[in-house]
Amino acid sequence: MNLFAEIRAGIVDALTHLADAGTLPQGLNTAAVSVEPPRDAAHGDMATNAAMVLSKPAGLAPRAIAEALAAELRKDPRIEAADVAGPGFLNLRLSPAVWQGVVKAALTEGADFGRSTLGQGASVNVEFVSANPTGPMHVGHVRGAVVGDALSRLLAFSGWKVTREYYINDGGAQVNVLARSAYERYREAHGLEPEIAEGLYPGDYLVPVGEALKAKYGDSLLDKGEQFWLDDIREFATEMMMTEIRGDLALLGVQMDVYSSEKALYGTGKIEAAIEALRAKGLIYDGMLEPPKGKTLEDWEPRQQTLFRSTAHGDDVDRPVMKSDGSWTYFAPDIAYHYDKVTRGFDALIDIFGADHGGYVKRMKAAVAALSDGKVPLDIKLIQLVKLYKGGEPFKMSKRAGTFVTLRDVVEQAGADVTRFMMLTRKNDVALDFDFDKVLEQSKDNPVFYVQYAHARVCSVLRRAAEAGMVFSDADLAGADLTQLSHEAELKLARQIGEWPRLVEIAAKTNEPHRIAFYLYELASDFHSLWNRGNDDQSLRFVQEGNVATSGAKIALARATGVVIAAGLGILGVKPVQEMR
RNA sequence: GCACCCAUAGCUCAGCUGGAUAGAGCGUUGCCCUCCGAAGGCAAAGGCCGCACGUUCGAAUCGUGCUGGGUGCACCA
Repeated sequence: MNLFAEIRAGIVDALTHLADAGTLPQGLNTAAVSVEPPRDAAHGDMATNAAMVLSKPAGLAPRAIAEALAAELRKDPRIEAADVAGPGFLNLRLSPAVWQGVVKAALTEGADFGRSTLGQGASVNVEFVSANPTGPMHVGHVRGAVVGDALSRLLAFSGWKVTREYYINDGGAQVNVLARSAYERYREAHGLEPEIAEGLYPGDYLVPVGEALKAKYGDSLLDKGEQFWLDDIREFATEMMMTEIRGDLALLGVQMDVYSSEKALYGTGKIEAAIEALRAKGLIYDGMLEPPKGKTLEDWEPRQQTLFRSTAHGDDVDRPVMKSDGSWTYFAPDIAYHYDKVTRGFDALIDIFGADHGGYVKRMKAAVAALSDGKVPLDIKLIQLVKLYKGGEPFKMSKRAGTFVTLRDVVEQAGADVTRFMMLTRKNDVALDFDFDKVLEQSKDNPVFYVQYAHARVCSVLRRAAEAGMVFSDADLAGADLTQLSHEAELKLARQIGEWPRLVEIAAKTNEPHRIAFYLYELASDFHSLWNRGNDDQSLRFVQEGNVATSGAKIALARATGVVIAAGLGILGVKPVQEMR
């Protein structure tokens, strides 16, 4: 249930009544009417702009509409007060019974509270991580993995049918480099000095690959030319790297539904088919590109290439799909891959890319727009860098030595839950600082701790009640006499709970899971605030010794908070804790 | 030179896809708590929302043009 949507429906009804009564003209378009929490809580619980947006089409002064609407709305038992303010705002104060109903709804719906049908069962494909299969995942991949996974959970919670997908870049030159690097480690496994030439991957994560190659091939590949082993070793090493990557993802709690291979597109005619599909639309031609201006290219020479007319769909220049030697550019299999996603019938596509792929967005969107005739929207989220710190100091890593901070390092030091939450405390297109010491700090300025602490306190309330001889199930609490929740501080928390379904919808509409993390911090803050007031005012404590009825109502509020925190953390992929340790 | 992203309190950042007097945490200042439901609490100060036009009843939010920072810019993936 989304309270805001329900009240909005009531307002639209009231407007219809006014039109029937002749106060308003018939057939007004109410699409622009919104119901939102006012910025200042003193104005009431909800505010609507109905009078202002309808003023012009109705040909009436906003305040006149607002007055009439207010009178109509006061007949609604849910609405305790309706006041016109400012240029024509209509401020609504809802009856406590409404907020008490929110608490009850949270308890009866449990983990499903806030679940919406926004997606209407449409299918969406979320492609994320897609790290090159040339080594273990490092910090740079963590944020994309977490955002992609949380977004997937958010959309699933909002009524979408979600497929999580990983695109394996196993078709390009970098996997040949991987093969050559692995070959040196294979020689090393035989006691030979590895020759890690410039441009090869120096990381010692390939040592086990060399060992495994020795176990499989013995010494049969030693002193053989590349043509004898390149394909086999590439296959073998890529497979091992993907196994490693899957393990890394599992550490973070990320589970993919589909792994798609770039290599598998070659030789199947899929790339050709995708390009032909574009050609049929007149979007493929042979031509030459202008050199980029303002950037001096020493070795620029005009080349005849096969180009995709991406400018027809909003790109700045047309893009090559084929090199001058007749082989495909990276873009070509990528087009084929997205074509594949479109033909698999997804209603929407989402790509999570690193920020360094910013220049790639327009051409990819152009390709999908062209291939789907504009029917399948593609949203691309660029994930900005994570800067590592330790105790306030930048955390250095040496690329030269081939040592870098891996995903495994991060998860082992900070834990998967903390890592996930922290990665969602910024919107995706802003850089994020991650301090290994700070994220483990137990204080208010650590949002993970603060939210978990609130959940633990809720659990503690239930434990204490049990010690006092009061054992409540969620059903008991939902059936409690919630009219006892009448104190302003309690209703404030209930209001925040009531915002949860709306917040979920906004986050899902904008594909922004970080909003969940911010909401949880606010909810935790309101809960802690109420808890603290119990220090001064005994009547605000959740457990009222010897008074089962009152305790039941107050504990219902606490438990409802816990339900929402657990649901929110669930979307972030974080496990709520029962107690702090 | 072009494209994309960012610019909000001293610092780190939210800000509901156009709403009212722009919020939070940290820091600062003052008060409270010192076997308590306090790994703290309450409150205050602190803002030309980078700049300038424009659209609108109404702009931090949308548009245009600037300024400053980041990223990417022909056969690299």
